[in-house]
Formats: sequence, structure tokens, C-alpha cells
Amino acid sequence: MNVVVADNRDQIDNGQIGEALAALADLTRRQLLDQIAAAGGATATRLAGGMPITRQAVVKHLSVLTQAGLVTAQRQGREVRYAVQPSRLRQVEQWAARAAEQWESRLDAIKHIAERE
Amino acid sequence: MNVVVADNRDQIDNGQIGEALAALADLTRRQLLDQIAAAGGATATRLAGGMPITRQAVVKHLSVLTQAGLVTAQRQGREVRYAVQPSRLRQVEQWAARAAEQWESRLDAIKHIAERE
DNA sequence: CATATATGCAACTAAAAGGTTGCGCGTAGC
DNA sequence: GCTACGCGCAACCTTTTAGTTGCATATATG
Repeated sequence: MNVVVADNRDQIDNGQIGEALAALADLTRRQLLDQIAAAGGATATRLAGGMPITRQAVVKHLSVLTQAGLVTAQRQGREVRYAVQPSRLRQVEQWAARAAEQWESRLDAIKHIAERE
Repeated sequence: MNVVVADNRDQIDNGQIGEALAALADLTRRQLLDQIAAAGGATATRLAGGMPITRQAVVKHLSVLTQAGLVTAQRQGREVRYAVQPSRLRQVEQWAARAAEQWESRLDAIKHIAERE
């Protein structure tokens, strides 16, 4: 049956999934994540330099991303460096995989019942 | 290097990913998807019966989900039956997987550079 | 020390999102 | 043919969200 046994540490609750999905739903935030990942970490001021929005707007986005667990913030002197957090994205991936499996097996079951007639 | 070769049909553009993620971000919509999947298809009126919101609100959610490609609508006489669309959810899963891989390999590269000092 | 740079906090605005009510219309079914 | 049921459309309300501006605070650095 090819079952993948997942670790309990990978479990994520409904509220956290909602936060992560909402954070990822915004195009600007996805672009920020790309930039941070590509640069291997960045500050709000730096990120704002490459976008058509103010630093304050970027800061708000970063706070949403931090709350969602998709980035971490670390203070270094007078600046705050943000880094991407792949584990949370992996949890989103697994949530989607599990849901898709459920949908598929349910549809398969329905189809088999229909064929039996 | 264990590369997974994906089919082009699985590709999804940035706009569609945004729509799908936004659709999935709402708790009520995730619950609706659960209900539809579990019942193997359902109508707006039926779904509204099991939730503390009006049929109209449910209809709006279903239209968002349809637009995002997560459900399909099919008219049967005077009622409209909605069914889940696992393929779109799989595309979300793969999008997350690809992004996570990028993030991880970038962080790995940074770490190796740091260790070389 | 003085200045420049990066962040933090608060108030405000405009648009989008989730939800409601009311009503008109097609389709089943007795 | 009449009635009931499910659906579609439109107007309206309220809260959230993305963004702005203005100012205060902390830390480098010449």
C-alpha cells in the first residue's frame, strides 16, 4: 500500500495551517520570501528597497510571516535580520498531501460504487 | 542526486497559486471542502444546513473555491452538485515542495560557506 | 559628541472579504 | 396547474487587510 509513516513533530494544527496559508496567499509576501531565501536572509529596509512599497508595509508583512512561522527574526546590533523557515513550509506541503489523499480515496470509493451498478 | 522529474501538466502559475492559497486560507472554506469530500459531493443548500451561516454565504465560498479550481460545479436538474478537485490541491502541494527545496538548498549553501571560515 | 541609519509605534485611509436580507426565476412533484 | 424547493442576483453592512505618513528611539561611526 506504500504508506509513508510521518513523524508526530510534523503535525500542524488547523489554526496554524490557516495562518500559514493566509500568509502565503499574498503575492507581495511570496515575493518577500523569495528575496529573503535568495539572499540567505535580509532586513526590512533592504527588502523595501527592491519593492514599490514603504518599509513600514514590508515590516507588517514580515510580522505576518513571523507569526505564521515562515520566517524568523534575529536582532544584530541595530538591524533585524529575517531568515526563511523551510520546516513550516514542509508542514503546509504535508497538510496538502494528506488532504489530497483523503479526497482521492473518497472519490475512488464513489467511483467503484457507481461501477457496481 | 535523486531528482524528481515532474510533468509539465503539474505546473501552476503564480496567479493560480495565489487564488488557491487564498481559497484554502479560510477556515469555513476548509470545512466546506471537508464536508464535500466526505459526502462525495454536495449542494450549497445541504452544506448550509450543517453550518452557522446562510446559504448565500456558502454560495460565495463555493464560488471562490470553484474559481480557484478546488471544486467543480455540475448542474443536475434544479440543483447544483459540487465535488472536490484533488488535482489542484496536488499542485499546491508541489508548489510548496519546490519552494521548500529552494529554501533548504539555499540555507545549506550559506551554512557551508560559514563553516569554511 | 554629532550625525546618519535602522527600527518601533501609532493614527489614519481605502479597498477587499465575509456575511446578511430580500426578491425573482426555473424546475419538481402532487 | 399550483405549490414547494433550490438557485441566482443585487444591495447593503461590518470587519480585516494592505498600505500610508509622521515621529520617536536606539545604535553605529566619523
